[in-house]
Amino acid sequence: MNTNCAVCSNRSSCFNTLSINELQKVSENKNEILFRKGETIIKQDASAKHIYFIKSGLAKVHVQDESKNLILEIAGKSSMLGITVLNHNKRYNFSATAMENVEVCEIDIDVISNIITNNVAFSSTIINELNVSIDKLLTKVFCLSQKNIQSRMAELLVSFSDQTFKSRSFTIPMSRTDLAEITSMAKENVVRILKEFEGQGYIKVNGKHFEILDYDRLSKLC
Amino acid sequence: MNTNCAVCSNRSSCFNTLSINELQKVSENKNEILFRKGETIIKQDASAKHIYFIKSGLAKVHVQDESKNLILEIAGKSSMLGITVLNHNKRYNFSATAMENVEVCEIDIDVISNIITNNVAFSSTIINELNVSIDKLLTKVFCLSQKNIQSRMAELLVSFSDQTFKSRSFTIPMSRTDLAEITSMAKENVVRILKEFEGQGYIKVNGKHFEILDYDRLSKLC
DNA sequence: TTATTTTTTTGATATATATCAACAAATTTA
DNA sequence: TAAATTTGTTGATATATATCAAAAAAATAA
Repeated sequence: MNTNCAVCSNRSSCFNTLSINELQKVSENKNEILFRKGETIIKQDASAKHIYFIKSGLAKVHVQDESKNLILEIAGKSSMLGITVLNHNKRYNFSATAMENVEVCEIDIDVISNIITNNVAFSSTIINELNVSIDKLLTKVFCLSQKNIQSRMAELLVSFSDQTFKSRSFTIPMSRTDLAEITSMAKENVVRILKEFEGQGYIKVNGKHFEILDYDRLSKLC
Repeated sequence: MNTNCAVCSNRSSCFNTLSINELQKVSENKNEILFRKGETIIKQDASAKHIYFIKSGLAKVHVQDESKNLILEIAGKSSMLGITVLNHNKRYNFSATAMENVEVCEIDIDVISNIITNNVAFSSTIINELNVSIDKLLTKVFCLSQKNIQSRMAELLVSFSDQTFKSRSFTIPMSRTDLAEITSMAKENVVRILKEFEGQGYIKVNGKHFEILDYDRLSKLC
């Protein structure tokens, strides 16, 4: 069950920069785990001991306080979770929860930190990954603070189509409340806006199954 | 006017990890520039040729589109601007504008990239810096999307007191519109909330001069 | 299967926040 | 200095969005 990283076809491209010895070290310090729907992969404020690599399934990445919850991202295959705490935080500054069955590789954070301090090509790819995250966060913070709820919902549907599901037709493993927590709106408004978009002929909705009918006009709303 | 980085007492702690040769290389590929109030230091979407290190003065870091502007951060002494595009973007994904006279070191991005691919201790400090930025962005995105305008304004005043000015009493080099663009609210509401806080005895405001009178109760609003 | 719980949907209403308009104050320009 | 422009302030109003409540539908448990 515990594939050697050296021969793993699923691994992150980051790992292409590792030596045989380093891959061996990672292999020896990783676990493959199946998280079931609803299970917590990473808990905000818990001490950061691992980074996680998603092999299959979708997980929500979210930040919480006592009463509020904001979903930052739906992470899928090939996502690395936890690198944003490297060299900085001792605790995770976000949570990750499985939205369906999710297979992950759990890797010791010390092993990764150690490779970073020795392998300059690897740390360079980590810098790249972090900057991709920052880029997404910049888009997110601008979108959430400056755009109206229609525009935010349109943007979400387009990103589902382009990135998450890579298809104009998809089934989401999440509730209306989840959609509300991604777009930072009331769940009742999720229902109303989806209905509005359906009325305009932009999309077709059937429970959790979505179809993008007019991608261009939907994009224009963003 | 062009101090050698090897002997510069202002330099970022990141540069402590550089060799004599690397410091020499940086020195040869940097400019010291004085930006005057209102001048653009970094323009969003412009091709990324430099990173900037602030030696003195305050600059706003902001993201824009045709009609909206969101200020992410007030960057001061010792801030590095532009490292979030390393290894990833060819263009800046934010703007930076001087709010008062700002002295900066402008360093060739290629020189920095080159050091990153050779000096593992330096890239480790960059990873740390990036993760500090991500941490701030996570706080920002949660605050802007989940908290009301009173809470956002309280948080801003506390951060001015704790981080930006490191004093309970400070004079801000920015307009009410700037405050509105940091907290993502209408400028009229900035005026109203400041007045409300003054009425509650939390702060004292005189034009651009602020005094925090009841830090604890102000903090509780956040 | 029926019963129970959870999620989704709808309409009515409340509320937070933005916008508008007009004026005052401060700053800049002539 | 006065004139012009920008910035700050206030109150009235509009609007976007959230909340509440109740019913319908779907999922889960008995």
